[in-house]
Amino acid sequence: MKKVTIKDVAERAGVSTSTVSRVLSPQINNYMRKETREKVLRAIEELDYRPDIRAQSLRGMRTRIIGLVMPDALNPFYQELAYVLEEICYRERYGLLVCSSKNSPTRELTYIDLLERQKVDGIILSTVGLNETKLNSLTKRGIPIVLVDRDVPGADIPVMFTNNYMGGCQATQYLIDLGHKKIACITGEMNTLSSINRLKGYYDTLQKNGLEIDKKLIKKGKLTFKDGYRLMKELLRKSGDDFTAVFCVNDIVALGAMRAIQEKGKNVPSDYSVIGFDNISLSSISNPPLTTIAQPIKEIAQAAFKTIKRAKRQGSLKKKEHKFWDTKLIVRESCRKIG
Amino acid sequence: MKKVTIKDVAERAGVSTSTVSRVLSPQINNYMRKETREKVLRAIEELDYRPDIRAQSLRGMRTRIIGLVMPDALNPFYQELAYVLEEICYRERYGLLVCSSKNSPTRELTYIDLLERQKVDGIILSTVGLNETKLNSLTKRGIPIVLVDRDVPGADIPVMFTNNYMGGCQATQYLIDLGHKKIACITGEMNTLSSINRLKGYYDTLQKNGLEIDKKLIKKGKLTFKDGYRLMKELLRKSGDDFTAVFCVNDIVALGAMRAIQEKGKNVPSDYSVIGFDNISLSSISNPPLTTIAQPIKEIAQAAFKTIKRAKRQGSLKKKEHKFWDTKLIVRESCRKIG
DNA sequence: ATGATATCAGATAACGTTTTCTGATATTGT
DNA sequence: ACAATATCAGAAAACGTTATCTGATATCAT
Repeated sequence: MKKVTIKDVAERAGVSTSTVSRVLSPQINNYMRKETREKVLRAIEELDYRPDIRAQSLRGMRTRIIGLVMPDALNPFYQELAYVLEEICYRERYGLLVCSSKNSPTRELTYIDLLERQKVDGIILSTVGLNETKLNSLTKRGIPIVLVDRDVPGADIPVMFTNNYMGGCQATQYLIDLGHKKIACITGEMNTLSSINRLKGYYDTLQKNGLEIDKKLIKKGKLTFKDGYRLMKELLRKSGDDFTAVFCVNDIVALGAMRAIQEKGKNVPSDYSVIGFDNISLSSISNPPLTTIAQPIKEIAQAAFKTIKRAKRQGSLKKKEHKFWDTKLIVRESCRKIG
Repeated sequence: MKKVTIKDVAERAGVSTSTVSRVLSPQINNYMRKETREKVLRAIEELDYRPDIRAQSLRGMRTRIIGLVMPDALNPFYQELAYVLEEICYRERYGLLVCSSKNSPTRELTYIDLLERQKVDGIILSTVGLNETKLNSLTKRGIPIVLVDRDVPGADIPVMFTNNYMGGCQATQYLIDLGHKKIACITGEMNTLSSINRLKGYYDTLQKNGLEIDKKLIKKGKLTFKDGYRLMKELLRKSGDDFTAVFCVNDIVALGAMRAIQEKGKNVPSDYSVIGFDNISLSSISNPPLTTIAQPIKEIAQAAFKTIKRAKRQGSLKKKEHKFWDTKLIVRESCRKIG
């Protein structure tokens, strides 16, 4: 009924609260009679006592909470990021506070403010609206922040993310190796470095292979199923048989594109090859299963978590810890050899 | 660099910490000279002070965190539950700690333990392994728990969930109204009340309409895309033309079933009508868009949140607060009229 | 002018922990 | 036998807040 505190335990065991506390953190000071320890443990057991993490953290320890701030909780890629992160947190008995900024900078800031006031042990952030100045002033305030997925050049903050350029190259090269000469591309507005770099990989790889870049084959829109569908339809209408493959800058867009192709009565992959990016779980159950570029989500999440823990231990975080992670081609059934 | 506390503000404003605290919670005691308040506000502004929620909550207030414990973070239904809940929390400046038990009772308990120790203001739980005894002993410990989606009869805890029986009836009746006489059903193992009640709705509605129940047309498996696919294949193999419609007990299963039908070279809805349950966002972009039964996720989330807030305010929660919410038929393109 | 009341704001005690300081025993070395 | 050291455990301060208690002024009614 009533909360049981360390005092109750102390009383029951006939010792002071200090002693109980010592039993709870044996790694610090182990000068203790076996007898005493057992008395205390018995009392803890009997009362079913669990230390209050708030109170513990107030006296200088960690809150065992980390915050994840992401642009869009409905985007499968971030859902999977949240999922693997939660798994990591669970293993270490941390809680994960998930916050989606919904692509709103204001909302992002509000959330970061909340996380700060909650004194979370760290924030894993895929930012939509923060520039280097803001970010730097945030880190000064003491809470470790790690950037994932989206880079902010010039910020004095660890960043861990996918080598998007490499992924763009891989996808394009794969299509070229299959014999495709005319390769379209559906990409996002050029407001994130991810999109920019994936597109750059596409450009450079075409050029490296002596293929010309046809601006008409490049469509830009939002990174949604709807826009993938819409833009693919445009491509099909305008440039009809002019291309044989599409590189979609993410999987949902690719799924939308496939739908458009199929609605036209055409087939994937016999008429058009489609390749995506992200390897979201949906892509393995699509029809046909989508060939795509996998991001190393687990590795990124792991690294981010570790960085935060280390920063918390050491009281400060290494500013310049930029980590790139290799992408990986996942071959399924949405691309085929031609020519 | 250093954390700024209420002391710093007090010092800067030339007042005591009590006064600063009073400025922060004006609703409690507003005896204060305008001049003083402004001095304090200025100091707060200048130092960019934000109260530590841990410390606040320690002195008897709320932590402004609520926990969500769900069976499966990869299931779109729970993803959407988490999503709407996060939105509600955001508006009220709460944080949401998301925990997926992964259908493991042990993991569920570990998470609940963590949430308790974090002294969250409440737990919203879709339980996988707790019986009434366990649940009742948990509530005794002081943290408000609200059950959603899955009922545990006999537990002294508020429960808010969907009228699954009604949904099962709606879906079946809709198919019957379209002229279908032989209606198959793909459902889960009978280990959750949701599945049981949806199936019961199916049974009763068939009977009410004078249609016979054919056990061979009822398939049970896991509630996954894969199993929907597998079970539909079985149905198609064994009972070929014996049925014209399928009621799938959730949307992912329905998507799997549609895939199986299409792979057989058959068409949805001309050859087979398919209806799902949940109205996950995926169902609107499937091919064809899936007709389904919508659960009132928003209403459930709202009600759960409110119940927790009220319980926190009043210091205890009304035990017997069972709320059913009506389902709603969402007509899309996966069912057609016959006969 | 005097007492009663309203208005303001500081001192202090909590909240539940950990940690430092300190003192009391027990063990060891000479 | 005595000092030096190792082992144990309590008292008290601290973490950052809020709330209660209290005292000081200012305002009002008589």
